[in-house]
Amino acid sequence: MANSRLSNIQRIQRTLQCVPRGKVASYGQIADLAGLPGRARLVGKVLRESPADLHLPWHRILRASGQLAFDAHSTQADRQAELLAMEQVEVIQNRVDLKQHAWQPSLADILFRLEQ
DNA sequence: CGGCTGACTTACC
DNA sequence: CGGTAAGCCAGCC
Repeated sequence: MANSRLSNIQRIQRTLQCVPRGKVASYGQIADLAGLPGRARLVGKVLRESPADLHLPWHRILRASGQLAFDAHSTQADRQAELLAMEQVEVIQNRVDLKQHAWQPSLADILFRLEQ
């Protein structure tokens, strides 16, 4: 495979960069797409520890239910809602409507983007 | 090597 | 829909 030598952390970072503006994905979905099924928690760790200059779209990552991963009204949740609002994604009651904004990439889309 | 921790998830009630 | 419990697995003692 073309990306076989990437570390798990790099795979996750690259997958995160594939999430387009105005769309959201869950931690588990990112893990799956990165070829690391079952490692949703690792995605959270990567988002928490990655340097800011990688410009990862952390605000587009939510729990599988559509809930933000932070407590409602926390500084982080407010910031996340603000960033999402700028992309026309509305957060209501600390949650995003997945039916409306879930990122559903085609396999071809993912393969293409990961080759970049 | 064993124990604990999480920006998680699913199943169940 | 909310609340709990158990499963999950890499990373860090």
